[in-house]
Amino acid sequence: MLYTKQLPNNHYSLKKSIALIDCNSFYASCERIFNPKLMGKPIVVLSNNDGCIITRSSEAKSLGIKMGEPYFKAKKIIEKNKIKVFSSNYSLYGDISQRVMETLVKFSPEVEIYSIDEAFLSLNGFENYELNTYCSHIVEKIKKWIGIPVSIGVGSTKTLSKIANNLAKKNEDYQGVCILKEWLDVKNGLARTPIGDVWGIGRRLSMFLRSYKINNALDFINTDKGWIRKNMGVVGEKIYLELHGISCLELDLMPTNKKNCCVSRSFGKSVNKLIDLEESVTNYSSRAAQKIREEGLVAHSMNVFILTNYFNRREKQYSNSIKLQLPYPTNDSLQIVKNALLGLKKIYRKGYNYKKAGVILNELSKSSITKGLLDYKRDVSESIMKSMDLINSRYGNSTLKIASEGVENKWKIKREKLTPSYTTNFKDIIRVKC
DNA sequence: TCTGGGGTCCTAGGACCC
DNA sequence: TCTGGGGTCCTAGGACCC
Repeated sequence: MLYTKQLPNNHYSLKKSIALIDCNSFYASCERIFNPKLMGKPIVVLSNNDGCIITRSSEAKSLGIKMGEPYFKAKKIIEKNKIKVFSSNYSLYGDISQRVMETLVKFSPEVEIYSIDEAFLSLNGFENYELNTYCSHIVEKIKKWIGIPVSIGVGSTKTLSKIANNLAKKNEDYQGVCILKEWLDVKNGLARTPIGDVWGIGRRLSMFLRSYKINNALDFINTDKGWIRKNMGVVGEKIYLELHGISCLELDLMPTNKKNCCVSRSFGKSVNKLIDLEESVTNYSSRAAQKIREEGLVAHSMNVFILTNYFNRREKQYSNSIKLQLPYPTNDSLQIVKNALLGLKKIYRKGYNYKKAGVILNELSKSSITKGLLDYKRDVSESIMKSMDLINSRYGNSTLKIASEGVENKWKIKREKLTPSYTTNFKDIIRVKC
């Protein structure tokens, strides 16, 4: 047994209060808002191509549906238990997410939007007994105003608030709010948290730690810090300190610019012709260009990649990617598509069935307006892109697209169980009503 | 038959320089 | 002929997250 010197409890700083608000089974809850009959019923939401299960309502969880399981493998249990199945509808979820985040700002000026369904809030200045009341109030209001159930965990560091949130979710006694601020509560909470549930400790690290009999978060903080540093690097050390109440991860209130932007998809069915790959790569790269334009960024370089279906052992496999330096930093769809297609031609090999392709825009930076004499062309491209974005936002995406995207699109993803985008797409609503 | 997508951070190792 | 070692930068790949 390796071991172990415990840090003195008194350096556990209980002063700060960080709350983690996490929407319960977010995608499933979004589907329920517009179909109240689904309340209390088991639901799952599928990934692109209706491939894997990426959200389960609590009812579906208790029926034994696993996270990330391929849909076709779970089909039997799903049919047997009449579980409702939905294709993912990101425009709906994105819109609901925005409403939740806008609401959270009313409760604290310091909000870090961490993901589509999670946010950290700074709740400093509250006495411990007030925290519970205030958090319950937030839970109630989000449910009432938006229709989304949330859980809240509070701790003095981000990692502890994650632990608290997990406990709030798993144990109904908490009624959605768990505060871990007293050292005794923290210790209890850590003892009840399996090591693999600690934020930052994934499959590999938890296997490694369990092999040393470090089975829960309390075992972890009672382990020698030097050993953790040696075996888990700075990442492990940060987790260790955070669990001791020493903050290493500050609230990120000013979101920094993205460093890269990736658009990639698996195809509905595999394709082997260059022309089909060209269509999909055109589509993905113009979407990526559009995404960075929305954020006022330009890319300096990009990657294109293609791969065959590695699950299919009987077919020969091939994958490759290529890095392309763009002639100048740009977010112009035409430029980016042109380079992507050049790259694709170089890595394409005949005779394979391709399952997925993608592009990554790299070295993103703010598009600065430094114009010289040679920039006339860039001005023109900028105004074309502006018009294109305007038309597409007004009349729906892909109203205007680049010719090499094609129209037939054999590779298009499968979404057979899609609900309408109630909040964002007017055309869909009309279609439903008719 | 059917197995997601978009990110971040860290590290090891290679290339290169002096 | 003998054939060093430290620093920096870059990249690919691993691990993790939601």
